[in-house]
Amino acid sequence: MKNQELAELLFEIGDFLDLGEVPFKPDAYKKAAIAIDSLEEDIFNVYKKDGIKGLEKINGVGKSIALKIEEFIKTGKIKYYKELKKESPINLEELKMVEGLGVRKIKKLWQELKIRNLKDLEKAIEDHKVSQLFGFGDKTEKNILESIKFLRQGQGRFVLRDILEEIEKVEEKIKKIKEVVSFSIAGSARRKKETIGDVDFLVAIKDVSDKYVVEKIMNTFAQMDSVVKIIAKGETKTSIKIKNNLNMDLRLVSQSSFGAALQYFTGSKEHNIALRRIAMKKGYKLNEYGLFRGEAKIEGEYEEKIYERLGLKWIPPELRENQGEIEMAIKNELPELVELEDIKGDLHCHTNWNGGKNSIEELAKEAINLGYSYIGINDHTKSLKIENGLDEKRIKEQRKEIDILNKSFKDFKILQGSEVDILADGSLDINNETLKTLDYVSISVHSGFKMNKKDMTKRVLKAMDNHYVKILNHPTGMIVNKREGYNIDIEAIINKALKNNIAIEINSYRGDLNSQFAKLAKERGVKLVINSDAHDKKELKNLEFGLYIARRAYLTKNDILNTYEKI
DNA sequence: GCCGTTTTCGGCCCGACTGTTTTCAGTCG
Repeated sequence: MKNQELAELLFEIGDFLDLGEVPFKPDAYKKAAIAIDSLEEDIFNVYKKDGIKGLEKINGVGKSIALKIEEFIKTGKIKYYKELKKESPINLEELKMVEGLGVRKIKKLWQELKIRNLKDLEKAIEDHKVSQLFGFGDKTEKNILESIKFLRQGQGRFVLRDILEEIEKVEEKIKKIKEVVSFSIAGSARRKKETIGDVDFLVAIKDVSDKYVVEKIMNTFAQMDSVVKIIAKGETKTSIKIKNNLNMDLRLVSQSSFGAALQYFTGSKEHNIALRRIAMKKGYKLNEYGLFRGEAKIEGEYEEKIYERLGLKWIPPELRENQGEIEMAIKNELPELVELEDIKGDLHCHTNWNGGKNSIEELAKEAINLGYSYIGINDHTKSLKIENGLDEKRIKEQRKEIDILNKSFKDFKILQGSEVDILADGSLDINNETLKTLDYVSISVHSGFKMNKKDMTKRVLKAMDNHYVKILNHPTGMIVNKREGYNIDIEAIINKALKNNIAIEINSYRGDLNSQFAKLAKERGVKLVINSDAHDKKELKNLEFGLYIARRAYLTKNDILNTYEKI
């Protein structure tokens, strides 16, 4: 699937057009790029099925862009992009990563100093040439240098799980201030995106004209122990950078605007633009302070009421990406998303029989604490030597231990599963005779990641044809923010899962399947299962991060295998 | 360049903060 590559190309065309200061055209390209990036179907397929006409059906794609997409499909390139790049041979992507640099400043740097990339920029700053440009100054130069330093460290986005603790610390500190009336996380963290660039907090007080209270809150935020840099500090917004290079923003509003601000700062940007268009059509104006008709504020304190007033059902933050959720909300067709309370058990956790930390009993007790009805022990099999995977004999021994333990529980059951290794030729490393004795069989790829797409797909499809298999674990091999997946035809896998009645895992630790593919799986009628992949009983609660992926994929209780009381 | 329950032409989201310059452009979300 080349959708992402194409989207990046179109987006960059938009950026280059920004340099030319042509109005609106850049946005058109960027809008089309975003639409293609979020497309579930392979763009090649769209074209194969319906040609140019099919392409033009994509939101934001008209005749001109459709032709460029056709060119990309046929030749892998877009000439127009090359021409633009030739005109200004700048590494825009790299330079735009620098905080404080937008296309205008980049253009100036190119025209005046022939700066094309980070390296050129660093050199120019060393020679103090940048601060002498009109519109630049000492501070800009210093900020750019700091940002480059940060970029060199290779940090960028964060996984919610890794920053939750820091988020909670802020929450605790701010909520303690007695004048704070409302507090919420906003931005991509509220939307529970797979990765998060920075964290937004929204705080409401009774009256923002109370300078003393404003100052107190902003100071509390900016003076936390973890802060390494104050990026901006004003009366409505303070931005900080904390220890691990994570940026955090705090926005302060009056309680009467809290709902409007929450809506606004939760985003996504695309969702908000679409919402504001609806407001405009209805004769309103929507901003972070409220919904207005003329000068009169109609709504502001409650987010739900703003949606309501615009003729929409309230939309869960996870869905706010302008990918159909608004239309669904208008028609009152939003799905009832799966909730954490719906989860009845975890079908992927590891014990000290292999690489896990805890005994079967310890895990079971923790699962009971979490309110589960069952837990599936899903230890590795013998091929995974590094994890001390189980062979047929040890699987049999483990069965005995589980049977004994099960006698001691009422209304709770330990299931014996197994994370059976898919070998390079697509066979499983445990014989059928043993697989038959398990409560369920799940399968995974743990080796040969470099295999080409055709072979990898064939390998997994073959494994899925073993009729004892009930679950396919982490189907793409990716680990969010860490590792790209192996090459595999995920559509073929989903189709096979449907045919053979196999559930596909959303692995909470890895973020695999991602929400885009999980949505596709649901649409095809495949069941999903949300698992923690815990190697420690403390990690069982990480299942919540998989749940967010499921919610972002529009999944309901019925789409998820482990919401059932019994499986 | 795209789009259309008032449009096939004339629109295209909006406000805060910084750094620079002396009234505002650029960046960011």
